[in-house]
Amino acid sequence: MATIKEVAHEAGVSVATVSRVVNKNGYVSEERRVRVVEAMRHLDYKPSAVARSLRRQESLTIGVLVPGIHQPFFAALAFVIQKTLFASDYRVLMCSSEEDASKEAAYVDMLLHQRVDGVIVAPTGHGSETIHPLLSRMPVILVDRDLPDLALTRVLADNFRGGYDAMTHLIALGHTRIAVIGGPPYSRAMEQRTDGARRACADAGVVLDSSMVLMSELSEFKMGFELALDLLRRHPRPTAIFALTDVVAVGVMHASAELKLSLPHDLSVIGFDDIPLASYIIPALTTIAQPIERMAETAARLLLERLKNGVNESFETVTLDMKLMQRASTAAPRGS
Amino acid sequence: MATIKEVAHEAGVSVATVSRVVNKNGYVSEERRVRVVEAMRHLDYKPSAVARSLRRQESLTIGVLVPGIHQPFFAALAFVIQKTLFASDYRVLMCSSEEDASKEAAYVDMLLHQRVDGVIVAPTGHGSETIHPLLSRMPVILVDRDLPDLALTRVLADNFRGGYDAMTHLIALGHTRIAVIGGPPYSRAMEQRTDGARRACADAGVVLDSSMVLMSELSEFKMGFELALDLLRRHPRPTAIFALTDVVAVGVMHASAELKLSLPHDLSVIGFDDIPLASYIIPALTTIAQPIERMAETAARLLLERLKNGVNESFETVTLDMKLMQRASTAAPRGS
DNA sequence: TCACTTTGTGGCACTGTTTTAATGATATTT
DNA sequence: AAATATCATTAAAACAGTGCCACAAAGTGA
Repeated sequence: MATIKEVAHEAGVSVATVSRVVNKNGYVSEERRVRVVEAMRHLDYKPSAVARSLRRQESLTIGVLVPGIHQPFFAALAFVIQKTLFASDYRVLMCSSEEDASKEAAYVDMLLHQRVDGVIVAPTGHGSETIHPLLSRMPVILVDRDLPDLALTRVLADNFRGGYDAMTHLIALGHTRIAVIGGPPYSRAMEQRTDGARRACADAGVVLDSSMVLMSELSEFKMGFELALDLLRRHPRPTAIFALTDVVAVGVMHASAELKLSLPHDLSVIGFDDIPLASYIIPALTTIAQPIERMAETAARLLLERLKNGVNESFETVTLDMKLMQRASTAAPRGS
Repeated sequence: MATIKEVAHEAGVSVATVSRVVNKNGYVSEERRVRVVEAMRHLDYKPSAVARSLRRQESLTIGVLVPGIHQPFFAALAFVIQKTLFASDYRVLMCSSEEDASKEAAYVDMLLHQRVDGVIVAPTGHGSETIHPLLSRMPVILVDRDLPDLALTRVLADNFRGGYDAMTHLIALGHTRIAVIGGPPYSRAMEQRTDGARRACADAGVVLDSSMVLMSELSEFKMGFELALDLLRRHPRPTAIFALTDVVAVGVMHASAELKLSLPHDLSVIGFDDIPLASYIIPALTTIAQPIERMAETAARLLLERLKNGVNESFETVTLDMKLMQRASTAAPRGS
């Protein structure tokens, strides 16, 4: 591939002049500028981002580290982040740790080697040591899952409130035998949703038996299916299930179909996230909508600000609101 | 961040020796090796991938360009590619063109600037000019959607056969008023599935009216929903719909629920891809399974081979088989 | 002992770009 | 006319590594 030197030679100028033309800074006469542009076109010159990164000591690359890119929530989040950063001329190295702390650590190490300019991380939640090496070297924005012991800027959803609202919705419909399932358990987001649900029960005087709160290692269809099957075979069975993610909720719906239960009359299901599928599955899933786009854009914007203004010592926490999306998967329990 | 020079100074050796230790090549006495390793640990040294890339003239980065990363099929494909390449020490720059040829071209340009070592591309299908600039400069592997006019290595699924099998399945159940919907129309994969379906009809003596073949610009829930609504309001309405992707099939299922049709008795639906959701949605979706993992791994492996052996002029085409997954969304038409 | 190989180490050129300092030319002010 | 800006350009020094070459010491075989 053509280098700046070849372009300079072709145009009969110095490399410095070509550099100035490429970067549109400094002084260069119109006549030479045209000659250079012509030479670049002729040689099909593309400036090397790697040489530029080395010289400028910035890679215009940022790392995005999520616990599972095939989870619709993180897929959507990561995609919007990528899109927002790309619009500001940043590349993204996408890393999915698969809920595995050692993979997370391996990706952090890789990002350090790559000399990324910053990182947006939704951590697994297995402790904060894995992402610690990043903090002293570059701006880091935390999203979705909190790690309370870290000093950095966060963008979080109000998970406690979301959990509270979900449970309150079920209670208001008349449910009293309610189960909560989801995971992974070390996710602070899941924990807060569960805490919110517990508080809602306490406030309403409803008993939330601890045998009705089940956590799975992953948030997948299969987990929701298996946990729900277990719950729905009990006597008496719960009349409502709060699934901590929409994906788990879909698994629950599958389990209830397997047992020939009809939704929402035999069982109410409420999810969490509001992924696109939620409004297309049948019955349409009542869920707590996370502001995924706003979370992603906010995280990207905060990172860009830090990159522009240099590392600032004042950290902030942005907390975004959730919204109940009432659809067809929840109703009053049969016989009430 | 510490440089190799600082490490060399700390260990009291030359940078060449440090380099040899880092890359485990050349001769280094055990005594010095230990001193160097100790200095690296002490200074928390991470070799700069960017400096190394510049000097070695290879970035260990490869571009993955898909038409839509939020489509479950491409998400799964891209993820397995990334995973496979990461295991061979390659980083991935993930690019989603959103079915937009100009974005595709912009990403290609970006990948050229980044000096990626190779690209795996599932093109939009809007002509081959956009990816043409890559061909002369690096190995490129094409997946999923063919561009027949290009000389390169391809990994394709047997879409014609898949379409043929899907339609044959519906015909064997006794359906004669069958519709085909999906998209985007410029995707050669979709075209081939449709052609396969047409051939199956011809072979079986079933008439596939062209008014029953509807293409949408995107493959999303919404498109399936809207097209199906249109079809199902006709008189007489089709008794079966072949959705060219599972995502579209979910939209079809939503539309049939909207019209209070019961699946599979009032309407049979068959999809294509076999995304994880297909077996969890209710009724479980009969579909043509694409070997997503094998496609991804094959593409990654072929690229790695080309990177290792230098650019070979002999291109190959790998075609993978599909498999009918018979589930609960298809049955004989009512009254037959 | 000589010729040759193996082992161990440092020096330096090189990768493609940006940027600083230096220099010259031209225009503007004293 | 001299001093001073302003404009235009180039040479050269980074940036952080790699890898070739030279050289030295030590080992090997005849």
